[in-house]
Amino acid sequence: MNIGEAASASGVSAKMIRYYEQIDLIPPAGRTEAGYRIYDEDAIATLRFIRRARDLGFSVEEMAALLALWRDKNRASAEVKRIAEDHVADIERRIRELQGMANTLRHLASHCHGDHRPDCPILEDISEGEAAPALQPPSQRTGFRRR
Amino acid sequence: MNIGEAASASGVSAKMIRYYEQIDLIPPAGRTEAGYRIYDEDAIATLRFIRRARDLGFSVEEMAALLALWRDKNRASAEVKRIAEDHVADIERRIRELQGMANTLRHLASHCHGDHRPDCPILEDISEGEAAPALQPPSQRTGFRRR
DNA sequence: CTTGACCTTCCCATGATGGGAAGCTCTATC
DNA sequence: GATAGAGCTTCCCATCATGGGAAGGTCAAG
Repeated sequence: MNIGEAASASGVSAKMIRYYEQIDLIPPAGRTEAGYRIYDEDAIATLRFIRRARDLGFSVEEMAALLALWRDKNRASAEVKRIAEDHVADIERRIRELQGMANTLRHLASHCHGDHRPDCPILEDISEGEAAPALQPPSQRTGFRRR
Repeated sequence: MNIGEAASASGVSAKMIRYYEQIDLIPPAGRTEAGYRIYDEDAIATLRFIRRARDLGFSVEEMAALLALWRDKNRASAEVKRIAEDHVADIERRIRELQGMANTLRHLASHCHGDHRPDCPILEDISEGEAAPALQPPSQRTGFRRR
């Protein structure tokens, strides 16, 4: 199996397979005489494991730890569980952050009439910040242009 | 006000102030004869607006749009509301993604006894993926090393 | 033998942020 | 006035995971 077949069999792009090899997440693939990478079933299984872990939001570093544990038949399941639970806690923290933002924005948007009139509580609030007094927008132009 | 004072007055780091200037999110600051950037109250107000928007998770591109609307006294509030609501929808989508991950991982972890024994449903599931048959971990070593 | 699909390496870009070096400037103290 | 140290300038590099693309070699089908 060459890298393209390995990519479609595993769901990991060829680009990423080379990258994972480069950062030593996976061992260097064997090569044909012409220099093409070749992959066997073991390698595909590893790539599928990586893809699934990535879909669950694990970082490359966490995937490295999980891979090492996966290969270690004598691992203690406690360590795997700890990694998973740490990751869950991390995800939950990010969810709370996002929920805070969404709640604030929903609240602001609900007070914005959303028509052609110019007054808008959303901008007024953003210019105020958490506790600072209201600020007037500067007269300056920002000069922002898309590049 | 020089850049350090502007940074502490606005909560945006000096590094980021220079960056925002470089990408044309804010106009080039005035300079002293020696080349130091100088900021007036209008500029500080803009930086505070940016910091608040950033805290609400707006991207630089969205901040550019909000800034333009903030400065435009004749803006229609509908446009601001649309940007805010799009952003809320985006945040909600990310929350759902994270919740899916967290649910899967919590489910897996709850079935892992988490002791010194090696069998672990978490790794078994990750190696299976969504619908593929269970895979055996490869005998290969991955060669992963921290760098 | 040609064509087109695929492979290789190498470089660059993303978004938002920080680190740090080399060199200039300002301010307070001696 | 000299000197020290804090603060400013620009420039380059790194992050994390991913993709784009160029230049050039290889393989398989016709």
